[in-house]
Amino acid sequence: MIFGMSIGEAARQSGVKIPSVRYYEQIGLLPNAPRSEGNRRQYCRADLQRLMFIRHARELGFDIEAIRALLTLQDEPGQPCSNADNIAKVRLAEVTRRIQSLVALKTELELMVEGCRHGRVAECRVIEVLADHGKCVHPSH
Amino acid sequence: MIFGMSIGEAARQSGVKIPSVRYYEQIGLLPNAPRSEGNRRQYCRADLQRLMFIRHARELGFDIEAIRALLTLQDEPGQPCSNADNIAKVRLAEVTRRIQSLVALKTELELMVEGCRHGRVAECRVIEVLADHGKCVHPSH
DNA sequence: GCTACATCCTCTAACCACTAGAGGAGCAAG
DNA sequence: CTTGCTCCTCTAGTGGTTAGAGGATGTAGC
Repeated sequence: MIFGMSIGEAARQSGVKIPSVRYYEQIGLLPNAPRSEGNRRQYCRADLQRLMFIRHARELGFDIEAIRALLTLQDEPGQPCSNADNIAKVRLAEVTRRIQSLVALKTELELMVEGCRHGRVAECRVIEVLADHGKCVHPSH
Repeated sequence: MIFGMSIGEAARQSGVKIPSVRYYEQIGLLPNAPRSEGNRRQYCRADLQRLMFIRHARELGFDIEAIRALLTLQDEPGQPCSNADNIAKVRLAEVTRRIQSLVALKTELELMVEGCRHGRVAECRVIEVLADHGKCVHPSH
């Protein structure tokens, strides 16, 4: 029942690249994998779960330290989950802020591109706006 | 009329930090500044303009190579501006894609946070969703 | 058993755009 | 002359990988 997966297999199944798996081990996000006779890492299902957890959290933009905290919490299921909740809330706030700022940038970029008359650089709106922040619609950024 | 500004003054007026100004000089985005008797960099108004251009472009998320291209274009006002236009369009496409992906993440995070009943980690929705990608609304990410 | 070839190992360096810090020199006011 | 600010160069670190060198191991076919 307890069968060892190679790092390549674990990487394929989790969608995490091989060097990243080794990196996660190195920084202590994954336990040191037991080795085969020929010194190869061997992974079990629990490791795979952990890897998928990490991958998913990375996709959602959590940084390594946040993931470390979340994994520690996951290892202690009896604890109240307010910490996990807070980590997610902080991340949500970051994402919300980032979206707002990107939407503002998008507006500027659209105006630049639309304003460009495709003539010479001398009268190019793209260059002009970049050179003069005051020409932005919302110079607050 | 041609007066030398110190790097600190140029930094203040442009909003670029001092080490970044030196970094931009090092990588050739800024010309090597002439030095005072005491070996201090001296900046003129044109340098300040260039710094402000760079800062604004960085705020809009252009990477250094894109900015290098835009600055080269700015230095040749007679050229057609299709290159500048293209650089801005590429950036616009990136921003649009990034916003889409962040909005999807935001949805996931909101569902996580809303779904959390503030009990134990064992039944925490945040941890649960992270551990099982299939519980996402759009597991396509 | 031999030969390919894939997979794995460790270690080091690169990526981007800064940022921090050491250790020292210049400058301006009191 | 001292105090305190600004500036200089140089090196190293950040995050989260990614790339590559140089070698060991595993596996499939003959």
